Amino acid sequence: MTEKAQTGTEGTAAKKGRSRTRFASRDEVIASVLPVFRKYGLDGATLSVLSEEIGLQRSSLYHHFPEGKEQMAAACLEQAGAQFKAQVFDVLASNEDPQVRIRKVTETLRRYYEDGRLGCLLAAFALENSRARFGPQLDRGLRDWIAAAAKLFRDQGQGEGAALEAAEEVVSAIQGGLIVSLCLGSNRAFLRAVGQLDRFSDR
Amino acid sequence: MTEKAQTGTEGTAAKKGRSRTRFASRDEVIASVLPVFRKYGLDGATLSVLSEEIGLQRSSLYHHFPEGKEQMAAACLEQAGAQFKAQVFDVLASNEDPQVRIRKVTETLRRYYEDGRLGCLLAAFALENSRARFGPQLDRGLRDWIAAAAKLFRDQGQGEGAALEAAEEVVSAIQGGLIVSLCLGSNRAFLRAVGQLDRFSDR
DNA sequence: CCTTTTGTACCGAACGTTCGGTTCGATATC
DNA sequence: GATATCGAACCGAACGTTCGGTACAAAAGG
Repeated sequence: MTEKAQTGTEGTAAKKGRSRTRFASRDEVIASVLPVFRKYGLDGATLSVLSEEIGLQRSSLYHHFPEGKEQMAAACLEQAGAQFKAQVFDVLASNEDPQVRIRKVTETLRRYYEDGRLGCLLAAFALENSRARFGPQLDRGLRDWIAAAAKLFRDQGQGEGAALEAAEEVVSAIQGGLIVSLCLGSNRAFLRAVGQLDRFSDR
Repeated sequence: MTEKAQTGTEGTAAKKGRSRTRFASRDEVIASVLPVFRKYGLDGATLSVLSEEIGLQRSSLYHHFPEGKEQMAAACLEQAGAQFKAQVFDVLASNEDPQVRIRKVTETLRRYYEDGRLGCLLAAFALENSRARFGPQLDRGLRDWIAAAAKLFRDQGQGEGAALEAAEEVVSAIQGGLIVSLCLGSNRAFLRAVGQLDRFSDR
């Protein structure tokens, strides 16, 4: 007996304040799908969950992603990667004043991770099933991030080795801070981790 | 009720051998199930995966966990919690020489996380579906860990606030180091994070 | 000594449900 | 009149779960 009490159809739409009934571009759909994967992981983000969270029927999802769930996940990885490249990696490795880079990136990260309330796609996809499919992309994204941070630290006078080490450390700290903040329901760990970007400033 | 004797982690059952494993005790089964949850997460660790990984039929799992998968996950959280309490938290907060505590815990963590090749149950369960079910247990485990590390740092002369901050930082670092090490396939980030336990030694 | 019983770990085949995926006509919006 | 979305139906596979039955050791009974 399948009793589906589907009385309120607008209950799902009220998610982020935007009661959008129609997606203008494919990128907008991806942007809606991305946080669902970040929140539930690849296995937890079933088509039903995706459908409910972004307020679109399964059939409509296949209008945007004809190849199904794996294409959705791949598109999210791609978009998140492009977003990070433009707003994080390229900024960290730019020629601006290091303090300005740090300020910009800090702000970007706080916004992207919603002050530690929403996890990282890389971490959500670090589990076996998703790493088996997207391992290379995860590796690539993480390496780019670390390399960009290393450039920043080098520009602040650190040696090659120390800069790379500090870069890997700060990226790790952010990942760990996110997990701790998520589990504890406090943004403290996450904010402190992001603050480690500023470790070499003359305070 | 089942009183947890918890006399160490002896006899970790054959894992990869695909042998006719006959489990002697319930704890042995849990010890075999635990790494599967750590590797695949709650959603990824399907009954089929669990069955294959530990070499036991799905139905046989129900002999040990009549209440099903949720009971398996709960038992793993409980056993991992007890294991950490005995081998990590209680050691960190003991009255031994801090350097000895650090050495012992470092060794335990390296063994438990298999030098960064096997993730943390807390992190694997940080995704929405599992946090919805086991949020309080995750919160508890993380808080106990941080509190124990804070005790160590206080015993090393740090003030109350600084010790707590450093404790949250080192636990975050380990969690993040695990993710980075898993994704990059290198134990470097994990080992460096564990090394942060030794941050206040007078070298 | 041999048989029978009992207890426990485990198996294999199902059960009903949900999964990811597909199709299509109707409806709404630009 | 495109394009986007809906709603409903459908599929085979995988899901978590149940249950009758098997293998084998220790205990009980003759």
